[in-house]
Formats: sequence, C-alpha cells, structure tokens
Amino acid sequence: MKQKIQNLILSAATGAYKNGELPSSEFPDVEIEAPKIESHGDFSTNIAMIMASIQKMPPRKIAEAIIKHIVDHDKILAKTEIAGPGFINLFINKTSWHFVLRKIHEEGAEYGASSIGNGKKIQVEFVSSNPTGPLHVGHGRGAAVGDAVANILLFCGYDVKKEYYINDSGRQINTLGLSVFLRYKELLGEKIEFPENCYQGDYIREFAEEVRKSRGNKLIEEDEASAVNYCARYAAGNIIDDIKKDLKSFGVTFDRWYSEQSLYDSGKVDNVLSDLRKRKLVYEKDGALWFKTRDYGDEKDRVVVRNNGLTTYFASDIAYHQDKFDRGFEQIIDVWGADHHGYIPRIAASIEAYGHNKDQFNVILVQLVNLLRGGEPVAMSTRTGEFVTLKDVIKEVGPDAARFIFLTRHYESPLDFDLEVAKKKTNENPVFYVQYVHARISSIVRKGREMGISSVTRDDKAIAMLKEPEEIHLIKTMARYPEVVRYSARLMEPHRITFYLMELASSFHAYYNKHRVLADDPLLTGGRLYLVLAVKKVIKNGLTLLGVSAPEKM
RNA sequence: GCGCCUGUAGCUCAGAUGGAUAGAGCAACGGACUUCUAAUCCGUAGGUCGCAGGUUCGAAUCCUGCCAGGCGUACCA
Repeated sequence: MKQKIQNLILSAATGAYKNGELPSSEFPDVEIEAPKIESHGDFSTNIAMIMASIQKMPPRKIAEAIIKHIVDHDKILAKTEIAGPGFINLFINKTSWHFVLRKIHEEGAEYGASSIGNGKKIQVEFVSSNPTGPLHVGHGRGAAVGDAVANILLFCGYDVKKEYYINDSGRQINTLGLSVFLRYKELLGEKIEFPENCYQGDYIREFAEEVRKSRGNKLIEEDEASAVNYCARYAAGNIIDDIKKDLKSFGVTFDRWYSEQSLYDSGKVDNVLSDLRKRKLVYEKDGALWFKTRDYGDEKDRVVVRNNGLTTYFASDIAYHQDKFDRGFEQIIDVWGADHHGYIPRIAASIEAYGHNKDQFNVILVQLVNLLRGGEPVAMSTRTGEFVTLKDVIKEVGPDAARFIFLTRHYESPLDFDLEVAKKKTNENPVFYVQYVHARISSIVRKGREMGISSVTRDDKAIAMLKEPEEIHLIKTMARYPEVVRYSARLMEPHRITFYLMELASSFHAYYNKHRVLADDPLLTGGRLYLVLAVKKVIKNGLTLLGVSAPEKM
C-alpha cells in the first residue's frame, strides 16, 4: 500500500513538472509515513516541505501542484488534503484495505517475510557463558535476544547461523577444576581452607561427590595438576551438558558449539600470533607481547601474550573472530552482557587490522536483569553461589513468559524481571494478553464449527461486508506488520515485534468486545471469520519469531 | 579523569531515518459479563520529554555544555 502511494506521489510530481507547474525535476526520496493521528489521514508525505528550497516555492503551493496531478487509476484514494505547513494527507478508501487480508491468507506463515538480507551470510553468537556454572537469568535474556534476532534475520532473507562459544580453556577452567578437587579432598576427610576466588556454589560439591563415587580416593594419589585437570574436564563437560539442556527447554538451539580449546589444539592461535609478528602489528614491552590496537581506534594497546608466556583471552578471541570470517561469514553479530562493552574496541581493532570493515562486526550489548519477587529484589551473587538459575525461572514461570518478558524492552535498557508478575494472568503480564488473542480466535472457530461452519474460504462479497471502523483498523494494523519486521531486522531490535504484537492484540480485544464474529448474517460471519483468522496468522507469525508458542486453548 | 549506556506520566517502559495535538501498561477513579473465553473491554485523570543553549520552516529525536544514575577503564576472565 505504501509503495502504491509512493508511486502515485512521484508520478504526480513528475506530471506537475512536465506541465510547467514545478520548476525543477529534481525530486527528493519520497517519504510516506502513517500519521499518528487518524484525522491526518492514512498516509502523509512531507515531500512538499522538503522540496521547498529546491523548487523555490512555498510548500503549500508545491503540494497543490502535486495533488492536482495525482492519477488514481485504482481508485484507492478517498480524499487528499494539504495540512499544516505543507503536509499532503491521503485518505484511503475503506475497501481498498481488504486486499491485505487476501495477502495474509495467501502468504500465511510467510507473511512479513522478505529478501532484504539477500542471502548474506551472517553469524549470531550468543550466550557463550563460561562453563564454570549454571546459566542465570541474565544469560536467559541474552539467549532470548540472540535467538529472536537470528529468527528475524532468517525471516528477512539472511543466511543465518547461530553459535555458542565455549570458553573451555585458561585459568577459569583451571579454577573450576581446583574448586571441585578441593571439595573432593574435603569429602575424603581432609581439612581444607576453601579459597575465596574458587567457585562457591553447591553444584561444585555435587561434582566432587560424583568424582568420589567414580574414582574413589584414587585422585588424591595422582599429582595435583592432573587431578585438577581431571576435575576440570569432568565438571566443564557436565556443565556444558546442563547448559545445553537448559537452553533446549528454553527453546534455543545452536548450529554449532565452538570450543576455545580447539583454537589452541588446531594451532589457530599460534598462527594468528606469528602472523601478527610478521605483519608487525605487535611489539614486545616489559616482557609481554602487545597488539597495536591503538592504531585502529582503541584507547590503548592490548596484551596478547603475558610476560609469563601465557596468552590472554584476547589472543584466542582474535583467532576466533578471524575464524568466523574465514568460514565465510560476511557479517558477525556478538551478543554480550553490557559489562563487556569495554572489550568492543579491541575486537573491532583486530578485525580491522585483518582487513575487514568494522561495519561487518556488530555487538548487541544486553543490559542486566534485576530479578524481583513481588517487587522485592532477589539476592544474586555468583561469587557466593546464591543465585536463581535460568532453569529455576523457566520451571517457575514457563519458557513463554520468560522469553516474552525478556523481549519487552530494548536490549539496551535494564530489565526488572518480577517472578510474581511473570506468573500473573492479567494485563500486567503481556504474554498472556497476546497469546489470549490466538486462543480466543481458535475458540471462535471451534464454536463456528459447532454451528456448522466447517471451513472459511475467501469470498469477496463477504469481505466487502467488513466496514466497521474497528475492522478497518485491525486490517491497517496488520498491513504494517511486514514493515515492522523489516525495521526489527535492520536495527536488530526484536522488541519492536513484541510491542507490535501487543498493539495488534489490543486492537483485536477491542474489536471482539464490540462486535460478534459469529453474527446472524452468514455473509457477515464469513467475512469476519476471514478477518480474525488473518489476525490469528499474524499473531502466530510474530510469536514464532520471538520463540513463543501460540496456544489453541488457554 | 576518560569512555560507553541511561534519564519521557506516581511506577515500568515505547517512541528508526528530525514532522502536525509525545503514546501504552500498571497504580487511581467511574463503568461493561442471560450473548463467540471478563486472562477482556470502555471512559476519566495524569507531562517543563533531566537542565541550559544551539542548528531550522519544525527537536523527545541532531550538536555543545552541565546535572544525576549504571557500567567499564588489568600482563582478569
């Protein structure tokens, strides 16, 4: 529809120029927008105001000339007017909206899909939590955002792959192993002082118990390094398995789980380091090896090899991001916690140093989640091991409520997640509000079937019966859906779809309360069923992008 | 100190590329169930868009300076 209007305006402007009513043929991009206020029409354009300086004419005069030359072959316009400083407002014939319904029914689950991605190979890496403990709510938000972004990009014609990077190397893992080993020794009766920087959670004791069961007291006889290593591998392996399970029950799957250790094993980190040396992008100082990230916009240079000979995480991250490009991805998106934002410039620097464009690298910084219960903060501390896991949250409120709530905010905005609200079945909790639309429509269809309406097919006469303001409003709202999806993809902002769904749900509930779908007139009933089934499709379509289910019954 | 993010109704938040009278939900108040699920709807009330300048036909949106909050500023991960 928007496209049609755009063409209409452009050819009108051209017509006005040919007729000598506009001095210049230089036209800016025609921007058509839907005004917020209904009395300003279905669409409006500011073209006359933008052209004013080019044409050297007052905006309202330009608007006049354009309107005069609009040729409306399909008779979609009911009215045009010039308003304010020079807006052209266009009012669409009510019945001209009806084609949207046919489009939705024809395209079904594909309604709103597009090819703006052009098959571009794009990778979304998210969660990537260290395998040193269970996932908590913050990871859940990252998972919901990353997964939804991937879904939306896929829907818009990108070739998307989802990846989880496992930090299964380095000191953190060693600390994990040490933590388990110490608890294990404790179980065998040794008195030990448990260090503060070790992992405190109860899950560590459970691993120690399992190790004791399978290995008895044999581990204590080995040398400590290999015993710790054994514990580390054992614990990390189990934690990863749990993380996979938790994410699966959250509806999140990955195309690939990429191991950091494998970057070392395959020599990719060494290759990067020798390559950096060869290209003189690194230098030695104070016994350490520094990457000249400053040359690429970072505020200071960064260490890749410490003076004790060990590589930093940055070193493997360079290799990892390099490997992403080597695998053919043209665009890479990392979903990180907001506390990592200081890390962006150095990764961006390394990417640029390797000849890629900084634009090919995006970071979605997800702000933290405050967990509440009935308005009271829930104590969260990873250090002491007192935290509510993602698993607990899913168990308590269900995956749908959790995912939806995670996506009700711009990711850059901190989010309060109240467990009590997430369980509420009122308007305070938008998940049910949206899902309820789907269930309600399903219920209407069931009821209709009882009354003998076995199927709903397209019937133009029935569709022509749809003239109520609430009906036209619903159709207009649905007509906007494809555009919402495209913005959501372009800006990588899934919350736009969440808000759209709440708006569509609101339009539907208002309509439902005012008009009966199963009316006395069979023709009208047919038209209205056709309408609400379109709503049902759009709701399901959007919920699917967010990874939320659309129930037939509630 | 420097850098990033945030500041919009009592509360929680939307407001892409600058547009006309800044919008939802909650809370408050008043209404609507013999009818397709009241997990719903309708109405009332609520605003110096942190502050001050600037840019222009036009600013919540762009620029500058300040104020407040969060985070980051490791040879940590």
